Amino acid sequence: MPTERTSAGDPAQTLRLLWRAAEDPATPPAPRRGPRRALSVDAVLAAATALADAEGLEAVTIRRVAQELGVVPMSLYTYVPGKAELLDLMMDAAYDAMPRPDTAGEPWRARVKAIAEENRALFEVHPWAAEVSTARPPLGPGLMAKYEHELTAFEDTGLGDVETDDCLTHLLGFVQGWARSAADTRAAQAESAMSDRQWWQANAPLLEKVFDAEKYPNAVRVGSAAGEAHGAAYDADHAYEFGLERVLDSFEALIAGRRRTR
Amino acid sequence: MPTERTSAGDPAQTLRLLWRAAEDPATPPAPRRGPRRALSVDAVLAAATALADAEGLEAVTIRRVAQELGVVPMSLYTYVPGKAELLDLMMDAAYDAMPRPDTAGEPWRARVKAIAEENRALFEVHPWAAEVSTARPPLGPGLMAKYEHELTAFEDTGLGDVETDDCLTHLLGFVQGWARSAADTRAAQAESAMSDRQWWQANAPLLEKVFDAEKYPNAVRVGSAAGEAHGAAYDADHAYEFGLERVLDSFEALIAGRRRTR
DNA sequence: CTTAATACTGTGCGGCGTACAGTGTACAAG
DNA sequence: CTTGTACACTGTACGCCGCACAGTATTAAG
Repeated sequence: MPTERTSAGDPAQTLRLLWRAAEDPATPPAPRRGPRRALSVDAVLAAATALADAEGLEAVTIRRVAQELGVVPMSLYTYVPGKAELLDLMMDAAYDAMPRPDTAGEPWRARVKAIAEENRALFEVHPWAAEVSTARPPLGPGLMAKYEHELTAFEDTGLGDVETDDCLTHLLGFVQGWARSAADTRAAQAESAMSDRQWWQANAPLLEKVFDAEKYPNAVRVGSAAGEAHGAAYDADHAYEFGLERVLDSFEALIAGRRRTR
Repeated sequence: MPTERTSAGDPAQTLRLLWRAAEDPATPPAPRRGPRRALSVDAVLAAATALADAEGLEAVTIRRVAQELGVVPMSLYTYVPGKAELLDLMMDAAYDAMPRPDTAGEPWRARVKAIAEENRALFEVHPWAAEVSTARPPLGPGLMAKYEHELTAFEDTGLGDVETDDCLTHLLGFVQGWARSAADTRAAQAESAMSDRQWWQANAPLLEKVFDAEKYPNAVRVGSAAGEAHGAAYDADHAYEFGLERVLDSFEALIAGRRRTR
């Protein structure tokens, strides 16, 4: 599995699990034979998420989650069909838990910016979520509530439904891409036990021989200027702020264009 | 290894390998004792890249590359210190092989758009490259040539060095993020043997119960509008064109602002 | 009490990167 | 021409992974 991906499991089972809390209360669960269940889907989900938060997504193995729950690995398969479905549950639960402050009345730019901030916060609380591809999203209550909420930020912009979806996709793509870069930078630092600054300094002697200012004049000039400006080759906070302003500016141009031709 | 990452190996060894072709010709390689080398770094690199192109990055294992070369796995370690260093070589070689057409004389927007297209082409030739995090880039001749080339697209925009680097980072982040989404969508289709359209249709009966237009009015309306417009929930080509125009528009606004305050 | 459904457990498969300890080869020194 | 040594190359082994499968224990239904 090169990249973790949602909706990689059996769709029917996944949907049943995702919407398990919304089951018809008129049909109480039939009494089951066999031993009492020692755990629950939510317990497995909580343990897996806690593990991912603390040690990253690669620590979330069936064996390890079972260990956290004091249970033998294969037991988990009575709660969850497999690892793919567990990941869907984790993502949808994370979406569901996101705060959705009401920004009605504020101008669209502030509302859209708030959406970006909420997603940034998601990736700060659950850094592992940034690594998960949601090309096919987990179609659970969390995603639906999130999508519904985020769309309202584009109300009264004059954009059509399709353009609104395009803009939201673009915005969320930016935030997730940024979160991945930021997480990768942190991970590289942790693994090499070297900060970005230290790493560049450690490599400096070797690089000097190779970063020929005659051969690469722009690269050497711009690279060192950027490095000095941020104190590192890549400053995540700066990249976020710069990128978000660019995204918002581009929406502004789009909205202005639509209003003009309306 | 959750995400593949460049520059995860020993920096000194990595740099020596990356710049191996640029070694001082005044010091010819000392004659070596022992058996003649059956392969070469470039042969290993070529085999690994061919494998990644054909079967994806997760097919690139030491065992498998060795098998392709008709050699036992451990032999590769005499050419390359480990898998991390091999990945750096692959990325830098891919950068090095990118065409760098001269767009001097064209307006900046066309030049910057060409940079995006070149990177899109990179990810089409080597889809695996999109999965690789370059938070710490492979500091080889390929990256240097690419960076130098890409910076020239921003000449005469009036942007400062730091802003130019910010813009380039933002642009490349967009293209790579898009390439990942596109690749993930393709991978999901291949793995489930279901197109996006088929997948949504297969899930439709279950989704109808759950996509409550009263509870999620905007989501249901916008989601179905977007789905109908593109014939799928996610249309990669459309997302690329829409996103690229947004990125270029935002650069236009930034450049106009800088010119005004200059 | 018997039957059957369910929960849980133990073992095993084929894969991964690579540490480590060999073995065989070819050049340099004597 | 012999010997020492640097080097290329090989085989084995370790601890991980998801999970298929077969078996056992527990409970409720008939």
